[in-house]
Amino acid sequence: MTATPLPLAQSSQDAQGGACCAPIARQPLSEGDAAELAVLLKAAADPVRLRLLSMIGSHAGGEACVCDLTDAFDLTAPTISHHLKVLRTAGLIDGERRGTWVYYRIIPEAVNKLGALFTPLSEPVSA
Amino acid sequence: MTATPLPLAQSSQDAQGGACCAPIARQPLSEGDAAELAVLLKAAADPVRLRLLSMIGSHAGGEACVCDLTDAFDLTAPTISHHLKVLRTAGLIDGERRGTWVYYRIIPEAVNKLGALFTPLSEPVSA
DNA sequence: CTATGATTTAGATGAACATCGAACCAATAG
DNA sequence: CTATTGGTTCGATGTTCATCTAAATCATAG
Repeated sequence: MTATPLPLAQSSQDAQGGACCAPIARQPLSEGDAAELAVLLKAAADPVRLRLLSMIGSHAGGEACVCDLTDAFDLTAPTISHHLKVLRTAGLIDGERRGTWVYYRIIPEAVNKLGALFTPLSEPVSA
Repeated sequence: MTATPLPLAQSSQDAQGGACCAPIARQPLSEGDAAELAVLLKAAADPVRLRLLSMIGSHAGGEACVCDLTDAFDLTAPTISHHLKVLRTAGLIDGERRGTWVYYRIIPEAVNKLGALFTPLSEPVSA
């Protein structure tokens, strides 16, 4: 970050819950949007976190207890907890303690942002 | 990589050009699929590379010359070249030299894999 | 041959990251 | 209150990464 003094860089038609930006092949991403999306992607770009994400998202009721997640990996509990925190900090999941256990669920809006980003244009700009 | 000797881990219904896996909330990702997708995501999870990707994909004709890309960043040529190589190695873009200049274009199949991964289920599993 | 566009290599540096063990907090069960 | 079990936080460690400078390489055009 060399303190680039760009004046505009409006964050597309973001409404804090919708798709942040146009599909990647529609128009160049602004510097700000790219930074914002990179945070989301960096959180998802790990094999363990990807599996955690899909285990949580595909679990019955849309949520999963940490106790269900830990056993599927050859990692210590602190490491799993760390990965969950990365996902939570990025805004991809949300956690809630209910009694003894902590349950996590996916935040669909965040996943939608990524889905919309990589959605190909239906019309391939001729050729 | 501690040489995990997993025996099965079949790569879903991948056909080397289609969507690798089911959406993230449909079923748990296999260890192999997660690793494969993490490579793709890690390549995309950088502000500079995201912008490169969208600049290439949204450029007229579906391809962009490196000379068009370099000026948009405050980075040296080797650094841009490095980022392009990361994207190319991951299979997200493909480059071709025509005369003096090198042109890059997006590989749609790779982008589609990510799009399909983050596509939400149409039916939100009740609630 | 020379100049331009682009990639590569090598080395260096500072930041970010994945992982672990140990300590710590929260809630339930005796 | 005192275990015990479930999770998180806290350092520490070794690795990966982005970026630069500098130089070398390669391809093409003139």
